[in-house]
Amino acid sequence: MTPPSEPSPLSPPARPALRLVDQAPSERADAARNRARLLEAAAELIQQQGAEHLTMDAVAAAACVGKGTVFRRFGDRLGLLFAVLDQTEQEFQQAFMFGPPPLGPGVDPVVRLEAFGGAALRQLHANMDVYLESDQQASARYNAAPRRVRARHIEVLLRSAGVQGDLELLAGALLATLDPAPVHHLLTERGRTVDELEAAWRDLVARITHRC
Amino acid sequence: MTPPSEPSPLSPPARPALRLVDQAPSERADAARNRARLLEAAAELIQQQGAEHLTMDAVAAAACVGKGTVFRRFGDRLGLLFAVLDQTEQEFQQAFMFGPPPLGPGVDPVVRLEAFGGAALRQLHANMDVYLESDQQASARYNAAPRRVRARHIEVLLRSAGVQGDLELLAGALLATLDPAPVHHLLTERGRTVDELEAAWRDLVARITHRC
DNA sequence: AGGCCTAACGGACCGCAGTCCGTTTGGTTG
DNA sequence: CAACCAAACGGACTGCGGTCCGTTAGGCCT
Repeated sequence: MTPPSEPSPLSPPARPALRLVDQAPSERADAARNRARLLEAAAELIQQQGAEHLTMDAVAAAACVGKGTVFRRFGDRLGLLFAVLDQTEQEFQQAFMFGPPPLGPGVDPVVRLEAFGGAALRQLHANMDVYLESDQQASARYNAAPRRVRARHIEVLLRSAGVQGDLELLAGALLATLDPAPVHHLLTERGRTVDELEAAWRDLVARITHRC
Repeated sequence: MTPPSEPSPLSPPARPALRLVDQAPSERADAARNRARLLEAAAELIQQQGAEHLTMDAVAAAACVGKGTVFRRFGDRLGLLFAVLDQTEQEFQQAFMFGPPPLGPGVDPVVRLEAFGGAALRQLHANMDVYLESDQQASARYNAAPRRVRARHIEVLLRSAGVQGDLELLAGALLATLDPAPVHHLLTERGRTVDELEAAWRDLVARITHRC
């Protein structure tokens, strides 16, 4: 189980990510101290041994805190990794929402979109091991035979439709749309229907294949 | 660890997925029998209790086989789930490669692309729990605050660029392109560079935002 | 049929994520 | 300052994924 619904003991500042007005239910002093200790210990251990070798016991020990406390604070391993990433992420959010152009407001949105992708890619590249660790089984998924077959199929169709460009990457973008995770999310938590998704797929195909 | 490189004891028929000419290294009789038993047991258990409650011990016990054998055959839990999915997947592959239109050859590739997405979505919908189980942490990823912020940002930019359509889904398609898993895969296993990915991002942005 | 060699087997074992519950303590109230 | 209580703590405990290595038995060769 990952964090419970919402009235959980988690998250007050556990996943701040945009808490401008802090109407905080306030955190007890020892709790706050331990959160800081744990985040510091986790960051330290990640830098030393890589995110993939981070264990909850090790973080607890390094922070001189009981294991239960780690789980109380962050819910699970994923929550801890997210919390570690959160700091960087917040700076990025500031930059693209309120910072200077081309990332921030003040120029053509298409320019900002382009800049956004570049910045996100570079940030990802710099912390890849932590991001990957919070997105496990990735390589298995991407090397799975069925996925390769589908990707190749789409690529071939794009080519024979006369589409120009980096077809492998375009095929990847289309295929990502059909992944279990996003589809399930949209169906169950965003109230979408399969028909809507199919319509969106056709729209995306049209945009990518239409010669302008 | 998931399955080793290639000359592993896995995969001969473990992930057949398109082994037309079976130059099989051939599998010993007991091995083949156990594979069949295990797949049957796994399917049975999944149907009874859902894929999320499937444990390797339970599969081993139900198949009257040692636990080590399960891991020898399928590498890890993910491998077992893939193997269970493989059967359905193969039928789908046959359909879109060699079957009748609109999925199979014989019509305009754009039509086939459209049909492909629809079919994939429906297949996914039917076996969602197994697919999700082989793609864990999905919901955590999709509910994470940073992702929501990015998605919303992109959506807003698309809107102010005057793009028409289902902006939430278009934003999702763009965002999927920046996920850790595919980016890492492309950088490390497909020999792409960050610059290439950035160029591809710009191309995709252009296709999606250009009014035709 | 007998013997050999290697692939396959099986289950004890290990490490880690996550839970449970008895104990401690910050903070608040009278 | 004392008493009280909810929040926080901590570490023993559980369950499961994955490994290891001594044992078993297919299949081939003579």
